[in-house]
Amino acid sequence: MSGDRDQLLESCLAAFIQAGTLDLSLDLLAKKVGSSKRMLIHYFGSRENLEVMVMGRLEERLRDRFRVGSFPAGTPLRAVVTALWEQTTSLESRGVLRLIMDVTRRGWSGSARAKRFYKEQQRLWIELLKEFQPDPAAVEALLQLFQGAVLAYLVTGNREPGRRALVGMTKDPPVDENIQR
Amino acid sequence: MSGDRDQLLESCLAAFIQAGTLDLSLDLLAKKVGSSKRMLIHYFGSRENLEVMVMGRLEERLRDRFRVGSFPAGTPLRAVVTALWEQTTSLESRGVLRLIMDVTRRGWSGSARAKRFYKEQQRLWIELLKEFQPDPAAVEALLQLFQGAVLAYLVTGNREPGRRALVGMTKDPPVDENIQR
DNA sequence: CTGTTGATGTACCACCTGGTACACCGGCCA
DNA sequence: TGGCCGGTGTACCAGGTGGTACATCAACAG
Repeated sequence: MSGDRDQLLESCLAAFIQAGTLDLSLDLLAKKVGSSKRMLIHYFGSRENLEVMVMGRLEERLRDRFRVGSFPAGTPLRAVVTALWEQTTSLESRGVLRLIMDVTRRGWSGSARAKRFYKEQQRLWIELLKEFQPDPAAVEALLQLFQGAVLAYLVTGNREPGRRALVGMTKDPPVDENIQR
Repeated sequence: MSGDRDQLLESCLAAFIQAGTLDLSLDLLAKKVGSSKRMLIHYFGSRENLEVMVMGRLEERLRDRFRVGSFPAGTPLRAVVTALWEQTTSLESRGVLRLIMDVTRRGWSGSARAKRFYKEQQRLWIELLKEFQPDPAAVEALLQLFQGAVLAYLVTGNREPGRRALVGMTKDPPVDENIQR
């Protein structure tokens, strides 16, 4: 039955999130989820496959969390962005954030799967932000700033510089204050 | 004699740069630099110490490369930033860039040494940029954008989005009357 | 009842990791 | 000459890695 496997997958994702990285040995992972390396291999075939499935599950979860419609239409861009910032840098999100950055690193280290993950995240955010900022170039820039801010936050633990920069960038709608959707 | 050690350290740094990460086993590293694990331990005492020394050496090298005075006073901010971007994302710099990001990751994974490295890099860039952008908040934001752009560039290999965003952020000098800080 | 099937534990494997023990060798000093 | 001393190779170690072989056990089908 695949229910067992599904539940196990969920536990694994939770363990990876808690660890903030995919670099967790099967033995350790098994201990964390109350199973055994034997069973992990049994259900997922190989470590690589397990990683792929975990990434997929994480992708789903993020897709649910950041789907278009999370914010009411007409919300000012600044409010959307600061809300996203608060949520992203909340203490409970630190694990997911680190895990995502870990996958991102695998992306620039060559993993095709990880690259796809990254691109999908980008797409998701663009999809979300373009509802509140019609200028694609501005969205693109905002996204990069957000990523840089996350990076700085992760290392320093300080949310303020990121917030300041994001607020600064969304201060005035660059051309007109009329937001239509 | 410490000359041997110094030369070996240089070779190690080169190997780490080529690998784009510090996660290189002593055996592999030894092969790359034409030595042996035995000798690496002999000269550096332990792997950890070797890593620390490599980080130090990398820090020195970056300090030389990005010291204040790299650009003539009065250069427009946009020119400075785009020049830095071209240089940073050039193909030859990819290894260093990845290595730096690897160290950064160690920073957010808890390594105190790596955190210091990150902060020193920040300081360096602030020192450099504040000559061309007197507003500290703007420098802070610019730096975060730069980091995010680097991240996106590393994963996608595309330099253009980063360049566009950086140019956009340095478009009109904020001395204009319509932007108040 | 018997046979098959899937879940599970234990023991094991080869390989890689940082690091060490020890022997050897060449050059330098007395 | 002799002896010491730093550089070096080889073999080795314990611990960890992903993964497998095999046996066991329960449930379910015939």
